[in-house]
Amino acid sequence: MLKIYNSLSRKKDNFTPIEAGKVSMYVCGMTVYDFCHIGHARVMVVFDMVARYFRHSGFEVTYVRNITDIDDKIITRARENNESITDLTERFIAAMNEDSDALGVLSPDSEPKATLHMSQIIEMISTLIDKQHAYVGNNNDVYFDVSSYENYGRLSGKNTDELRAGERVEVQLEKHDPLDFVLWKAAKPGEPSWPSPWGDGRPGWHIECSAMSTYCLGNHFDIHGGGQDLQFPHHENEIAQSVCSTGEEFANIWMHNGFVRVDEEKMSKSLGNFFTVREVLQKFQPEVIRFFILSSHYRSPLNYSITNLEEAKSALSGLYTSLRHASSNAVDEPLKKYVDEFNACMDDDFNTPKAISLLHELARDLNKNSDKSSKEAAELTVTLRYLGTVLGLLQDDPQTFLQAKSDSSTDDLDEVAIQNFIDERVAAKSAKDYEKADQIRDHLQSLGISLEDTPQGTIWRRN
RNA sequence: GGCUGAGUGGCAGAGUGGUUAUGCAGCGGUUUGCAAAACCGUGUACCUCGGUUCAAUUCCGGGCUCAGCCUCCA
Repeated sequence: MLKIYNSLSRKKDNFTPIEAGKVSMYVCGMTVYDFCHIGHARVMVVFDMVARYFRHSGFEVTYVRNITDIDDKIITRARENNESITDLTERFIAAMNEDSDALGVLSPDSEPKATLHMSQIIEMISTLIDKQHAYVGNNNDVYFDVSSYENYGRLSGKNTDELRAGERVEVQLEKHDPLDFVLWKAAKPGEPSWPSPWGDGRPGWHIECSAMSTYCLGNHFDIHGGGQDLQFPHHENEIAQSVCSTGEEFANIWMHNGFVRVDEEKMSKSLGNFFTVREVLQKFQPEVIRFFILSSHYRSPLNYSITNLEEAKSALSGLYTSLRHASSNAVDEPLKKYVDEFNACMDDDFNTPKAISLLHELARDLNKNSDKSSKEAAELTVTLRYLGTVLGLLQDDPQTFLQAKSDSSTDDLDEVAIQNFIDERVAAKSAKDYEKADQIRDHLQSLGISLEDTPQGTIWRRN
């Protein structure tokens, strides 16, 4: 039985889908005004893993991850860059897709953009006004009336009195209550706008997600996810908007992934301590980043550092090393024993670190098989690869992975050049000229290329 | 100040009321022309103080420290 930690209940809940055999999941995606950083990568990879595991478990999954393509930051950035909003957002959507492809993140089933759902957004706001959960301010902004929803604060564990007491945002006179939040912003000169019953304007951020999730998945769906920082106010506001407009329940389970940290501090744009995905890809293979992300639990903080990525690289290389020689011929099914154990790990709130430890055990069992052509070796290989697939790992050819160049590679040799050195060394070895053979090996080693003499011949890898 | 969550061996990171996590690094061995890779062996780890218990790192309470949210943020 799959258990998922539900931010709403603050405990691991048994997962019972609304419709048997199906899962509907909405995740708050990116606001596209800059390159994705490792924190964004974590959201993409974590929920990709969740979707993959659901599919592996036999569910029919509908995974929606939205794109916020209209927002204050986008407007500001476009103005700074002196480019159109569409040019800016298109550029960063393309960049985001490159990053997510590199990280082995499968495309969600749907990636709605806010600007293409204005009619749903306006309709939802109208409903909220009709039901007296929202009001139009003197400035023609539309606000949600927080006092009209009694469960406000349930998700974030806050109560409205405390929120008012701790109010740190400057009070806007148009609001009835400082906690009220904007649903529709009246257009300011030079800003993009859409027509609405309250005049030209654009939607607030929170309503976009309510409208798009409802449009894509219906009023009531299984899982809503996103980064921990969205729990309040974004997700709290989404619940208020959706429940008040539809009169139905919203998401059953709320999943929040932990932050990526740098030096014990949250990685964020505002702190300026972020590393973009493409920046890190200069130095590490994409799968190393994915492995790094999955090697800690999705709710734990994840400390970004070169040392930790290097460790992830070593660990992942170990798994690939075990896959090098064994064949997978004549075996179709992964070994049930390992699959069951793997499922038990993942059923416990997606415990990927524990699942990965099982992968290491499989690799060790595989390495113990001296006969690489044995049926057992083939079974273990198939199982390791299969379980890797569920996590989006170990899909590369082992030699390709182990020989890949990276920023830290110091050689500029191609495969032919390396093979020539190896041939030369093999010849020296057969002539028992070990001094020369060692010289060649040391030379390659100094360039970051390691040789291994195996029964199948000499093979190489980049460190 | 309010509300969350966390403190595990050199590092990373799971987990558990009494028994080996796992990985990286280290050390010893097997193997190898020598290496590498691999395998085997190797660590008196659970912030602190009380409490519950036959037994607590694990449960409860206090304290200390750290992080996050309360403002845009994945």
